[in-house]
Amino acid sequence: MVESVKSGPLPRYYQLKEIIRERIRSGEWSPGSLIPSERELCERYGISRMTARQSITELANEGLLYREQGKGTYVGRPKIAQQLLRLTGFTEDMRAREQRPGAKVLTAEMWPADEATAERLRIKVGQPVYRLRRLRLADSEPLAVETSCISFMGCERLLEKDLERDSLYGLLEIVYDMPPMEAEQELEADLARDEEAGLLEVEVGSPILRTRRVTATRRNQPIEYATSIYRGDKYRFYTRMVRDQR
Amino acid sequence: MVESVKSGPLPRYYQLKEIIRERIRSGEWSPGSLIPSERELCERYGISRMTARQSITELANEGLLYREQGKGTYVGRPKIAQQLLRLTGFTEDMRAREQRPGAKVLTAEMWPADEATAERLRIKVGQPVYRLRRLRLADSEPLAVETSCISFMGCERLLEKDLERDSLYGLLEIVYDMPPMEAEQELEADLARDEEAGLLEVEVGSPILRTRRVTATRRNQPIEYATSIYRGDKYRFYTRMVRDQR
DNA sequence: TACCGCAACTGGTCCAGACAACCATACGAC
DNA sequence: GTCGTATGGTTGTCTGGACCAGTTGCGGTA
Repeated sequence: MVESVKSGPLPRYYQLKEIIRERIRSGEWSPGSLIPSERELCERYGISRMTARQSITELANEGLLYREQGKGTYVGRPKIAQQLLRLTGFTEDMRAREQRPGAKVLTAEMWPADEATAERLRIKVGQPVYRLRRLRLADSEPLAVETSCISFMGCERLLEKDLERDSLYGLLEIVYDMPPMEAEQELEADLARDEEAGLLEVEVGSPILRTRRVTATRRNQPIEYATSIYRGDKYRFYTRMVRDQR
Repeated sequence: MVESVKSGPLPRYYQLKEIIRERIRSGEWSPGSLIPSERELCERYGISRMTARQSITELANEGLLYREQGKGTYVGRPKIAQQLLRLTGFTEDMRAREQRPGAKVLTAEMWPADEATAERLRIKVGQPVYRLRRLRLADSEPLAVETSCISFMGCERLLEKDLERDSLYGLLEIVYDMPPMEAEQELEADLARDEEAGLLEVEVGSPILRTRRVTATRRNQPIEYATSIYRGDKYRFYTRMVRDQR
């Protein structure tokens, strides 16, 4: 059985990406092994070399493949960060870690933006934003406290939603067609204060990871400013860094 | 004055990248503004559209530009993470933060790899690696304790180097031609223990950020496994995440 | 045997052009 | 005035070549 790459709603380079991904997932092409050369791939799937190169380039940027000039293209060794580096909300993050996500809504309201929030969302101080504060659970245990401020035309409709059951990022993407596309995040180590310690069920003074995140949708429009704290003993953050090319 | 793009040792797409970078750095093209269309750029610099597209695509991946189909390509808003996300050693990291880096060597020795180190560097347990433990300073104040284990053919020559003055990553790149190309890192919040607290000049039980990093050079060959602790009150980690395309 | 150079591969760069998808605007019909 | 449509701009996808640069193995030569 040979998959083939056809013209249609999905671009050819994307179809080839999926085929390569599947070969790797299935183990047919194992980590460290050489994949077919670019010229071989174009011939096999009836596409031009530039198109095949686009597929390989994007997968290499994701860390799934790496190239060596003069030798060939290899399957990368699996990275812990690979599944955890993508921009996701808490729900997807927990699933990638093979834990069961949960949420308890602490507050959900329209709330006048303070200075820090207004600056990051590029709105005026005092403009109402949808503010959601949730205790986040992993396998039914408290893991984090997450405070999201959302600002877009009609965001007050979020008040009607059940955010204990639904994923905020899922709603944004599917219901409101404002998919989170990019985020900038900062992390620092801190100690749990009184109220935070109570919610996370740890002692006051326990280590916590504090994060601040600005999330943008298409057109580089910021829609969310989220601050979270994570239990230091139960959460690790993974990342991958690359050197500038050339 | 018009820069021009010529054939030569540097590829044309790279020359155009640098020209665009310079336009942005100088403020000639300001954040949020539209840059010339792809067709205009190829004509102006005498290159083909595919080549111009490669320049723009790479700059967009770095977050410096963003595209909107049907409208054009825009200059991205400056991101804190932009300068801090690249794979760098402590020295470069501090310079990007506009702080003066410093180092005090605690130990520098050949050391038999323990299990965790051997697995990450893909060598045998007990194989000697160059192990460097340094107190890292920012503006002459203690900021971090960094322990690097380096493994490559001839790494024992590092014993002769002065690692209080020189940057480890600088040496690896320039002297040994093994530039760090990619790293995978994990971060967690913890509390300073006895010895650590003393070195960092903080109280026992103060918050610290603990990191573990595996650094690879070309050919995806791991060369460094580094564990560090940073003072929680003086160090923030910045990162940027993007949604999968399509 | 030891070395060198060539040939046959690999990925890296580049071209000129084509059509599709999408977006803004202007213009006409209703 | 409002709604569709035409139009000319943008980026997105794709072709089928071309040559360059790095790697490897093979065969011939010293």
